[in-house]
Amino acid sequence: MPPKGPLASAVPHPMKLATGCAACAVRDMSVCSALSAQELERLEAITTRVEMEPQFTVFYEGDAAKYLFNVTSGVVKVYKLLADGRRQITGFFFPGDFLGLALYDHYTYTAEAVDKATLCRFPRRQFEHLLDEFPKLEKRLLQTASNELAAAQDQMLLLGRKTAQERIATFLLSLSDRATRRGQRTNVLKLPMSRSDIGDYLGLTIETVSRHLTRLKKSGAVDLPNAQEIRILHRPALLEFAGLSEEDTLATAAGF
Amino acid sequence: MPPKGPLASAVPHPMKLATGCAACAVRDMSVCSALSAQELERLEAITTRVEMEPQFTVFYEGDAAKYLFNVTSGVVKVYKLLADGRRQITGFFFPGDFLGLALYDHYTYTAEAVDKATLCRFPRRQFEHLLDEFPKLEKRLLQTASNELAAAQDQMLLLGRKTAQERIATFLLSLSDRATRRGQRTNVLKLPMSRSDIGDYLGLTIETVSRHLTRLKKSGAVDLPNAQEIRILHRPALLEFAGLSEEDTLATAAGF
DNA sequence: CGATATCTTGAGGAATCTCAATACTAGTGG
DNA sequence: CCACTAGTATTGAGATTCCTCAAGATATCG
Repeated sequence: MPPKGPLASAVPHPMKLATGCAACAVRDMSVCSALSAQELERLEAITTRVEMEPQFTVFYEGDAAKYLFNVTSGVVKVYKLLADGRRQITGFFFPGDFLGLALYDHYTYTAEAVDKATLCRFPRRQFEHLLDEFPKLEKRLLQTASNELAAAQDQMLLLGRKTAQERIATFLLSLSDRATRRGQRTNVLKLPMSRSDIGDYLGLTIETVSRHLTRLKKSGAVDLPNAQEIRILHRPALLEFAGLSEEDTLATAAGF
Repeated sequence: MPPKGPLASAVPHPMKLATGCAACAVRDMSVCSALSAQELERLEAITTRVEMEPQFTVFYEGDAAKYLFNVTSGVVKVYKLLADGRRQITGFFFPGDFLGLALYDHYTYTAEAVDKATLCRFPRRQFEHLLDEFPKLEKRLLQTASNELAAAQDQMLLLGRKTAQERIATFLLSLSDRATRRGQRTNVLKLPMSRSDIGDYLGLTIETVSRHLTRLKKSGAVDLPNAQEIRILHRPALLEFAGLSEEDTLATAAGF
């Protein structure tokens, strides 16, 4: 739960884009999909690819927001801290996800790599100029903000009104759905984040997370071959634990 | 906590705009401020003013999102329900606030008037055409979405990691700050919403809300002349209960 | 002024948290 | 190759906060 701040440089190992946007695997899922090949070159011209080691900080809450990012590989977590160290993770960002909303002069949260991650880094000023130039990009960003807002509202419902068991089942299902959307297999989940991360995302302690995962395992709904892997054995049961119906998750998966 | 759905027509008492946008009291605080007088006429042409009685529903989660709104008077609450009736209020919308984000084909939450409220109603399709036509308006909407997103993240921190006492003190301070931003006196707060609404916003029961309000009163930080009015007697004490410093609230008040 | 809603207060219970011990995993060096 | 260490996860026991259920007080409205 405490910050345990890795004293990382905010943006380590910057290097010029090796492989171009045209060959980008997550292009279709990212804001970049709003641009034509020609327009994309303009974006590429202001892009730096950065690699982050696990637990390195991308930026700190309160820092001047000089850059915006797109995650291309790995997972990034985003959190806010209270003065005494209590932490709330407000989101996990997967390949294709845009990182840097809300658009303010200073970051309103800290972003940290969960595992080894790669990001496309855009200077904010120049990115905003491109927004003026390419209305399609701005529209796409508004859509992205809409998606994040809807996800935030779902998370408020979870944090304010769901039981621990429901929160954990909901979390696993949402990971599964996001994997599906990225075209990955949906029943074998990799959990790159620690129990502590999961707890801080769901508003629970690590012990409660662990206990309820064990319960899910004992019920037969999932299997836990190791701490970082979850196999969904019986999705209907998991939906039941989450207090959801299949339509609920399909709705979320579609994004509206 | 249960829906207790008032079987109201979704949009009662529509009537053509009586007084124009030019004379609108909340214009400067709303998305409309992005438009010139001339442009504003275009918006006005697609606007209908609607009046809502207390507890009437503006729209339901799942409904086709035909309209977007701007609150011009009163307060509107927005919530999501679980299958068994548990409710999470994700926001209160005050005069000047834009209602209808995130932009989807169907509303992702229900909106309901807390007290007598007036709204400007825009047909969504036509409003989106104006977004294309007036990039300034779209930019302003992105800014609005950013503000909502940042507020949502603050609320996740509150719901996931703050104690009941901190939640309630934080809530009162945020009401106070919003009143300040609307140019109202900041120490005498009108609470148009019920204890049940407050509980469902803060992830608590009405009893817990009541008990902790009483505690705040006994501590001398606030006075409660009646259930719908709060006087902040000692702001530093209230900040202490909220676990915040003055900078925290100023930052929120400024919006970044 | 009575009827109904809402709010407050009280007592007991339940879910989650805290603190502590044990188990597991991965990496290190002998 | 195997102990050793450090970090992480699991399991257990007890404490605490908040919730549930119930009664009483207050406010609202016809």
